Amino acid sequence: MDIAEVARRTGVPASTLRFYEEKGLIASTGRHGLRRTFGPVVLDRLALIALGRAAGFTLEETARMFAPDGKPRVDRQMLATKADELDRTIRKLTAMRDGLKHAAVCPARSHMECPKFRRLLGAAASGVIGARAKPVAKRKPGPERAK
Amino acid sequence: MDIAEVARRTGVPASTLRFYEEKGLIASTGRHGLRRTFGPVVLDRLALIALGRAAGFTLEETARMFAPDGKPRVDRQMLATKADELDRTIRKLTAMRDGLKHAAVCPARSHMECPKFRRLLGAAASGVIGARAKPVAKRKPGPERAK
DNA sequence: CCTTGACTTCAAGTTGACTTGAAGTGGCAC
DNA sequence: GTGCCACTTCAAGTCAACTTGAAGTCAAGG
Repeated sequence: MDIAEVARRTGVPASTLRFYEEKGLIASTGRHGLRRTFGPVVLDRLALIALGRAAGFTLEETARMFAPDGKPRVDRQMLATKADELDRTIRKLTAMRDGLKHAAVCPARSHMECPKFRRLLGAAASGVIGARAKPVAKRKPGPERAK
Repeated sequence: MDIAEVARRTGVPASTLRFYEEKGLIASTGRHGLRRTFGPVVLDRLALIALGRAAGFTLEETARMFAPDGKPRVDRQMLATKADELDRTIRKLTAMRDGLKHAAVCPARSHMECPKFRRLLGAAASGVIGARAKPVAKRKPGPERAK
């Protein structure tokens, strides 16, 4: 597969693929002339990266979490730690979601008068979540998975 | 309250408060000499901003959650939409967490050979691709809430 | 009155994750 | 064989959300 093919199959722009390669997150199998060639393995790898991204890990972290070179030599302790971390995030987001859901149908005249909403506010304010939860996510609705 | 007091009570750095004011997210009640003074209202407002951030709204979006007069005017439809969004994120994170948990104890020679792990990967690949979920979130464990 | 230091402004820097642009190369359909 | 254009590199730009630094102001305590 050349870079365009990978882009087509995954929806990840070629520029991003080059960027990822530069960063060591993916590896091309070789070159055909100047052009990179990729094996099917890269698709798995990109799925893994997508997963890490979705979980809020930086590319750095993701790279460290899933094999340095492509071989799955993963620190199981780290995985467990990350899982716990994720678990806490999930609980926060769940509380958040429930609060939002309630607020969306709350009968109070203004959200500020709703005890539930105020409780949510308190939770948000009390450092519970210094965590962002999904900033940009602007990718044109490309082909996206055609594997 | 001066800016330091607000910072102390909310854990939001003074630089951030100035930044927020510049962006129109908060307003000072006046000045004492050069120094800004804030009313207690700003604390609610900052809680709301924290909420917005936690829910994954951009500052731009969060700013829009306030009516022009400064009264919070939260769009219930938007809340519902965000709640759904959050819900999808939660499901992904849950899959991720379960995958990590499993991977941490998986007996397969490599994670890639583990069917469970591969299933996780599949989930990640389908749709997750364009979604960020928690980029930086580095706030030193300051005083944080002393209201 | 004078020093102190917390405040002020404004510009520039930072970080992560990319994207964009200019300039060059070479595989392949014709 | 040759022209096209998808690919290449590399540097620079972008974006959000702040932070940092330099230089200046001024309320208050001694």
